[in-house]
Amino acid sequence: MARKKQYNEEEVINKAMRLFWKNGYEATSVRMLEKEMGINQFSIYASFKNKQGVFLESIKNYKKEINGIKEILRQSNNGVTGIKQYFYNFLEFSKEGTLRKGCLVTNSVNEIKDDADPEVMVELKKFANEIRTLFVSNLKQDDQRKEIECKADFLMNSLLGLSIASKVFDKDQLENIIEVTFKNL
Amino acid sequence: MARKKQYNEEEVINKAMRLFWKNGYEATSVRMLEKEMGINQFSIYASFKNKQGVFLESIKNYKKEINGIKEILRQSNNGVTGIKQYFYNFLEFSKEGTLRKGCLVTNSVNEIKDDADPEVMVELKKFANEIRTLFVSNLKQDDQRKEIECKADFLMNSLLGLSIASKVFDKDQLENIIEVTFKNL
DNA sequence: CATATAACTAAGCGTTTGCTTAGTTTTTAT
DNA sequence: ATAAAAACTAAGCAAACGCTTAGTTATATG
Repeated sequence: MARKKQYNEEEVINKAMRLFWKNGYEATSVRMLEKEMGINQFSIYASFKNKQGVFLESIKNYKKEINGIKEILRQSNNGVTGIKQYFYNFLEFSKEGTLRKGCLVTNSVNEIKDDADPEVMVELKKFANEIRTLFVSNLKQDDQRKEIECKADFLMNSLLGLSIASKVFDKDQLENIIEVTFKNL
Repeated sequence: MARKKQYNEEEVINKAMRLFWKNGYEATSVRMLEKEMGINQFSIYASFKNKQGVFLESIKNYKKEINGIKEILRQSNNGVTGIKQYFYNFLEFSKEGTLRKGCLVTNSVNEIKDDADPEVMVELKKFANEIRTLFVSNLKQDDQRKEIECKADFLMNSLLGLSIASKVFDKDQLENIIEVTFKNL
């Protein structure tokens, strides 16, 4: 009864996601999205309601992309070693050629203000919690004491730091950071 | 021969700095600066050339503010303990009431893109380096081995993480993070 | 007191922002 | 074939952006 969409929503969202990842939310304009996604503004708003909607779907898409290394962590049963591997995997994951873009979720948490779409905030916090839960679960493989929660917070902090550090420090420094982080854990 | 400025440049820059600290660079408009600084746009441009100029001076002003706790670190001679104290001091410093704003410099590094004013970039990197140097100097008080540089990078990473974590985690978690960070250092 | 000059006010410049709307094209069901 | 509906194009909306300019007010010096 009607015309077919001439684009695949997941495909164009993936392109939007990469743009948000590189530039942040505010610095990515709808005109830039239009160009990168290869569709007209009308189609953007028809498919995703507004810019926040594109961003929300971008975060969901990011989660799908990072799910690969997350799954490796989930299936690991070697405790802290598995977490350490996740750190290295994240560094690789966050690279685009020589450019390091950090973590889209972390970057967004850092940028977003109080007036942000609550749906976006929920999605961001949910992601951070999922990673933390995996940390706790892996830590339990080595250690039964209650300081596990502290260690999980410590590791989350290291990972947040790494997201920024990876934009500024060089490869050797980043590896040193990971090594020292896990030396006495 | 001419009229006197009716505002103190350092005073109005301090107000601008607090706005940038809270909102980030992009999300702070010149109209907002105008209102917060209490002076007309003309005066802003006359005194600081452009928005980047206001930002540059804001960073310098931030450095002056943080110099208090930086000086405590410089004058400490108790090695890692002094660094740990700096972490706690930073948390207190970055608080405005109940709101935690992170570190203006870290936030900016995270936000700024490649097209940023090089003068600003220089100022940001210089600050990070100064802190790192103090870390190295304090680490030497405990430890003469060459792994000091690794530890300094590790501590910088923890501090970067803390800048973001302080916006998301609660007080107990933040203290746990600091304690675990320094437990085996 | 007069004048030169810097500091002020307020209006507005051109551009970009997120988003909408009017009109056209394509597709499917009758 | 025709009509209905969704997907498209392109133009344009009001508001906000960084920044400038024309005109007025205040003040230190001759």
